[in-house]
Amino acid sequence: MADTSLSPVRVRFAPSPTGRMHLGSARTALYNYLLARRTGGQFILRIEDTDRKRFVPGAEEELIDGMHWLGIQWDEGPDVGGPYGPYRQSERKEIYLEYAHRLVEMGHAYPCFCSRERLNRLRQEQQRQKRPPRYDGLCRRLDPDEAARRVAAGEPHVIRFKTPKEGTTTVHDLLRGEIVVRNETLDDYILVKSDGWALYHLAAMVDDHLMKITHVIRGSEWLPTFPLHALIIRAFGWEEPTWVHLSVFLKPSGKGKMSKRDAAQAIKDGRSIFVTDLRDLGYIPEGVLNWVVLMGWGVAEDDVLTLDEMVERFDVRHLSPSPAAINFSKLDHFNGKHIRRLSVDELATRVKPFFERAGYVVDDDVLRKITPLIQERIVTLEDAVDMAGFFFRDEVTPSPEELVPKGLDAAQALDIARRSYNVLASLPEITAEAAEPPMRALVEEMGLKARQVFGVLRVAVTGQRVSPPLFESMEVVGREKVLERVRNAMAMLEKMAS
RNA sequence: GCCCCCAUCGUCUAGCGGCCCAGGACGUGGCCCUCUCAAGGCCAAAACAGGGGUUCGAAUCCCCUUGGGGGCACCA
Repeated sequence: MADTSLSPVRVRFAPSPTGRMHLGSARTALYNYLLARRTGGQFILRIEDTDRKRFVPGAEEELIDGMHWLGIQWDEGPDVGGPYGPYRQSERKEIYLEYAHRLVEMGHAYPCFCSRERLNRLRQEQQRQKRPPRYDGLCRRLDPDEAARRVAAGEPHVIRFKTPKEGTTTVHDLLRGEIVVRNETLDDYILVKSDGWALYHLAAMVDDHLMKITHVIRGSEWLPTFPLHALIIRAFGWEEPTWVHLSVFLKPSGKGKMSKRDAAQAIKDGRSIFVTDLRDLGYIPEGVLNWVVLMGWGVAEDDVLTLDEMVERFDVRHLSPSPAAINFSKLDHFNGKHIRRLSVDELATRVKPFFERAGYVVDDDVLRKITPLIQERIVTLEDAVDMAGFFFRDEVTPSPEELVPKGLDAAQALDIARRSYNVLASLPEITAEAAEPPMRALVEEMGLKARQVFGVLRVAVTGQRVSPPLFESMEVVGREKVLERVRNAMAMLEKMAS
């Protein structure tokens, strides 16, 4: 196969604003974006909102927020415009109608006057007989002139595609090769509803043609109607785009695709499949992108990638057609990797809102100092709050039990605290460099383990058993507060020891 | 029920007829480093669903079985 990957493509991401933006959408958008960038083509955002009944307020905003946050930029779209607009299907109703009529004139479509009641009855009967539910073609057999008269008279109707009844239709998917279906298995799908709005099957094909889309990368839920789409395009005599049908995401267990309930369960577990949730949870776009891009695309080695590196290495032909189970622990891994790749300043500015959201007043100077301390020990930005929130508190409240290291008693802990206090108080300034050597000497002198002595201090100064490195932490906290906190700990230990 | 798609370690995947008694990553276990927690380094266990073909040779091509997934709306 010739390497067509470098000729510029025009691709689109065409979500319908009917719900929240989830991983599947993010990945579809990303793959489209990568192909566009890879080939120097254009990436178009098109909103498919022809079904006003399913309109969800705020869905489009969330989608755009999510895309912006991920850093997936589009060249043409409802907000930025472009030469092939409008990019919102609700603004293109007349266009679809015109093309639908053209299909009717060409004999590839016909008006259907059947009521929903009749259709429901038909379907029920077919299901009862365990036959595939399909339109029986009653109106297809109508005389075209009579049908036109009834339409002109204002009789309610839909427009159906006149699917060939014999032979087969062969379509080609880049990842799956040829797909051949018998035409008898296809239905006379509705193209335009009785309210005059086009359905996806017509609207998307018309838009893709008008917007000069060369490659359609979409979810595999479109596979069953893929032949229909090709038939529609062929009926118009248009050139078909290259089709790429992606796999679906399965729930973490690998058993079945993500359902609403699974999505809710993930949120309970502190995870989510929704991109704005991931953002609020403290995941960073680099991590999410890296995670998502690898679910359905394999890189042999060096799989920690930036968006630019993805563009460099992306090849549509190597996408995987098989379903992929969502694996959240891998998200943690990539997020941590990318957090560690951030510059200290960058990480500081990203982590700041999380401290503020937790109610802390953030001193930028302190923030700048603690960032390198937490960088390699947080998986999400939110983790920083638990790990380093104490830096922004005036007081720290260790639990008495935690003040006593395993294997020692309160009296011994008190002894450690007192002697540590003397060492630290003797220093004019508590820096990591100045404090560590004498403290190590104390450990030696007392014949204890470093972990025991430092453990008491850690809990006293940070209020936590787990913290950033002790001496660096004390340096940031500052001499006065360190001494004060050790004194407090001593008081607590005195009570316990007596 | 009918139609369509998919099938390599638990998971995501590399592999596109010989380089593979199958490579990487996550996770898991062990070791090292170590003031906690991490990070990092090293090591280990772990897969070609089954059966037929084609071929000198198959994880790679074909068929069947099994398993999984998707779809069957005046939703997208």
